[in-house]
Amino acid sequence: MNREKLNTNSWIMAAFRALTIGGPQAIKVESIARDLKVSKGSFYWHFENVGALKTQMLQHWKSEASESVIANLEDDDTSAPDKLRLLIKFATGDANASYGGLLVESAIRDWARFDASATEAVRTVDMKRLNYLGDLFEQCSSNPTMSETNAAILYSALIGMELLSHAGLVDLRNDLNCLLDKLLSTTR
Amino acid sequence: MNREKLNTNSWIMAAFRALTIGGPQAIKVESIARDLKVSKGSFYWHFENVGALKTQMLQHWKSEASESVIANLEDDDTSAPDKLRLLIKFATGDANASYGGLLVESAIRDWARFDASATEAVRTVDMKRLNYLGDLFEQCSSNPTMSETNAAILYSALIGMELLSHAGLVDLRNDLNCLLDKLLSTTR
DNA sequence: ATTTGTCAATACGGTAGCGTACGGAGCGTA
DNA sequence: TACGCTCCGTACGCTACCGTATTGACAAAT
Repeated sequence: MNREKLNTNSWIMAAFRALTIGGPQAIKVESIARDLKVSKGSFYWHFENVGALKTQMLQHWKSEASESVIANLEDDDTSAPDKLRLLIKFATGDANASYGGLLVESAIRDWARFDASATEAVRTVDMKRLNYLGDLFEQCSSNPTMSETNAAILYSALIGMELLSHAGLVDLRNDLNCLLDKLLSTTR
Repeated sequence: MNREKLNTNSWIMAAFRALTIGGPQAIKVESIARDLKVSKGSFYWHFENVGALKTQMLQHWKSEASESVIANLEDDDTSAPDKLRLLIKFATGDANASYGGLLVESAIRDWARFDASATEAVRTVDMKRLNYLGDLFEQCSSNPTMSETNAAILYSALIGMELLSHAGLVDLRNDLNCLLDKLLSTTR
């Protein structure tokens, strides 16, 4: 018998699973409890209510998504264009990691469409990434006025392509690299 | 007293309103009935069930979204690059039209994330648009191998920017036009 | 061994939503 | 008038979900 006790994190992980599979409206106590093979009596011991769970999920993702940006900032010995290449490789790579992947990414963006707190979380993460991308483009270019625009273009294309790639309508990695070529060639 | 009787279309319109405001899970019989100041007895006269309503909504949007593409194909006296400019102007313009605007657009894309029939509808529309964009780029370029990629880039950026523009993180029209400049300049 | 704290099961009331059954109003037509 | 058709109101049963209350199992500490 699997008599391992659960903790708060177990519920958060299971909630992310439900989110990626069934969308925001799939974050339901009794549904997740069934998935964990546990009754909801457990849930209300670890959480005040569903809102508390959602809040912790967003905090969790926010710090996670922010750290992954900083992680790429660490290696200072690579050039700015190479960092951009690496970012694309990273963003298009492990699309189904635990909850750092693009699946959770787009699920949370869905969630943010009609939820204020999720909107705030996504906005925070997006701003950090756009600023970081802008910095990288600024290092690549002699025309710094375009760096913000370039960051917006690349990041928007990434988000849009992620949606379209599910239907097989775009070649995520190839098209993104083509775009980066064009962005870098017109700013040097 | 407003004793005008409703028809099927009244319900579909109200359902689109609910969709854009509250998301896919807001398409509920009793909720829409309250909005129409009518009981749900009316609904089950016009529709078999909720699934039938959703099906008709998607059919409705599919033909609508397809026609709007063809509408721009009509004026043959404008050049291909100008058509692309016009498309951007059109796509970034009336963002809150009845149900042809970007609000319904992104709401349905949200819907498609976790609903198979909506996924199919979005995919159909996206394919038509990508093909049309690809044709236009092909007419602009002497390098037709890049036209599909360019179409994917522009369309993806449009979708992504539409999401980011809600948070005020991008300048939708300006950034899109900058992107189009870069795409056209690197292919001529 | 008893107590205490941690985590989970069960049972309950309350609400919201779906779909059905049936009745009724309004209107045109024989 | 009487009838039938169209459209809507009301009441009902059913299910899913939330949150609460209470009890119980188990382990660690005393």
